[in-house]
Amino acid sequence: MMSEKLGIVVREALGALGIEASEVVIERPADIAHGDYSTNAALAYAKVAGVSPRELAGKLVEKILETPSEEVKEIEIAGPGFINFRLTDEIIRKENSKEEISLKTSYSGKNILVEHSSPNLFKPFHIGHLMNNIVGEFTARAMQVGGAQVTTVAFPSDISLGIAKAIYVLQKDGGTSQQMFNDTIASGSFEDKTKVVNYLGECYTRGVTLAKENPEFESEIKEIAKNLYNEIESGELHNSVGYELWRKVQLINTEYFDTVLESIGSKLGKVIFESEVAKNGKEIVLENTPNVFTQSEGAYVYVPSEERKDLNTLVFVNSDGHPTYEAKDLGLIEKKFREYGEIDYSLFITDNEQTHHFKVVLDAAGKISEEWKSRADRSIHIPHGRMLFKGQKMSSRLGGVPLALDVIGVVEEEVRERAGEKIAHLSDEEKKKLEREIALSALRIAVLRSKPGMNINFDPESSLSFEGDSGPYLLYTHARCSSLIEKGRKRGYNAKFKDVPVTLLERELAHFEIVLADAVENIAPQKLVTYLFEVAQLFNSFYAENHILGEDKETSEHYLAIVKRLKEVLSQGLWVLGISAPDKM
RNA sequence: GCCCUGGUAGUGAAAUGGAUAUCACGACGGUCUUCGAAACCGUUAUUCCAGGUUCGAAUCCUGGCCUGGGCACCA
Repeated sequence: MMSEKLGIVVREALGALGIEASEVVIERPADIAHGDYSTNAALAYAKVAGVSPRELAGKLVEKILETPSEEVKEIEIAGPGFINFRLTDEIIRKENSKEEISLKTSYSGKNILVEHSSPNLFKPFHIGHLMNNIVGEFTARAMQVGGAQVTTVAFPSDISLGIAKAIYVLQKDGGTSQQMFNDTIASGSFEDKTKVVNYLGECYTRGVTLAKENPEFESEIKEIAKNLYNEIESGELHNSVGYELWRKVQLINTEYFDTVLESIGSKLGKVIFESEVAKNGKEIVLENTPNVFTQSEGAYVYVPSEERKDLNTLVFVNSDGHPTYEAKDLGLIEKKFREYGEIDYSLFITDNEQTHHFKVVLDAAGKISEEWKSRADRSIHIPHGRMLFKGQKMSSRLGGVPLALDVIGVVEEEVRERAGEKIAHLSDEEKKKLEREIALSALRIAVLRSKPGMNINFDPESSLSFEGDSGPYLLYTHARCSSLIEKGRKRGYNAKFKDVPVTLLERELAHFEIVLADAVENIAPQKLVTYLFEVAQLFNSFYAENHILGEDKETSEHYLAIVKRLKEVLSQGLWVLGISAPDKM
């Protein structure tokens, strides 16, 4: 990559002046008008050199110019002592003619596990899951374009005291639920499954309330939990009513979950159920007591060291002898590194309220052994924030915890209102597909334009998500490009860069790879999103002022080459963000 | 109380310690007989407070104030 070459050039120039530079920063200038790349080396090393930054910059430029370069057209000293490089037009055009992107990142050639979108088998897919999926899908795709071998994993919650409470309610409801489940399994329709899962969510809430208000049910609920753990862990099925219900729920919800994911343009490779790692997690804890874990009040806990003020004691195995979430996560780590080959990194995306939990779990894991220390070091938690709603329509339509598909539905309604006659000619099926794509682009961009981990405010009514910095804006620009290329083709124009001075837009477009690499390396979707807005805006201004398809074939073909490049940058960039870009909208 | 986040125009956000702190929404005023007006052009207003480190601070350090989250048998 160009930035690396320049880095070497600058370091050598510093060396020639007797300055040993460990690291030289080559960056994109804040303003592209300053040049294609710049370095602050003169500012950074002025003190060592004992001269003013501008003076050092002058000397550096002199040194650099001693070796002629085919790639650099101009070198300028600017501001307090920045050195700006402007590349030759040929290099820019060459960069913009690239068909394939190949990024060099620290993930290249690595084997990476990305866990995200994990459902709870007794809860419908809600807004938190959607948020998780948006960040998770980006992370997985980023690793993939970054050159990694990626395996995506879901880790559904299917066993816990909370679930035992829900099963308790299911049992109380008796025959109706049994009948409902059987009918659903027989029919296989998504509508039926959705009904069941919504009902399960209700049972979960009811169970939690019931247990809270009626402590006398506690022993019965604990009995269910105990049986479930026993039956699932031992593999010896006693065919209790609870287990039978549980099996059916697992079947129905797993299929429901796959369909929901597919409908939001996502997919997961593997599934590891919580129940699969419970037993193992517990054993790990017991085997490492008392060297890592300690017994306290009938439970097995981890007490972090005094220096770690940010951590505190958590229960890993409770006094009933059941592994908590903490122990199950140990089991999960073990399973991931044992069964998924040579894992270089294991990334997992969750709500940011779990940040503390994972810190403690990883700290504990690191204490078990050398091998575990290495596993903990390669396990990286990526937290995401919450999605908050502002508009009235949202709050009235979506009470309590909003379901993902309901949220998308509300956004689709807004899309329909805005699209109006533009999509009237499409078939109902095409309309539905397009509305979904546009709605998802709005949601995904609304989330990914901010740093992961931040809460985001989403307001489909105030047009915040449809105009300006929005998903539909990028889709619109992409569709505009597609339309131009198609029209150009009909006229017999071929996209081809001509030997004319390159514009700022072309210079920006040439930076796609370096921006993408940066966004991938740092798992920073907002950097990519910001860049896509920049190039789209530059193009839309250009479009308003220039006629792309004019009488002059040479000019039109050159403009079309720019359009083609922009279309590729947009569609590739959007893909990484989990968004598909239609040719028409 | 302790710990972890975050505090940037009226609103939502961006900015490896760097150049005049970007972008959008909103508001106001313009642009469709011409390639897609979900677009474009113009006007508008800001780094929580007090110190410190640095050639240079929204960014790092210290102390306040405020938001959100977490703090042993839930996940």
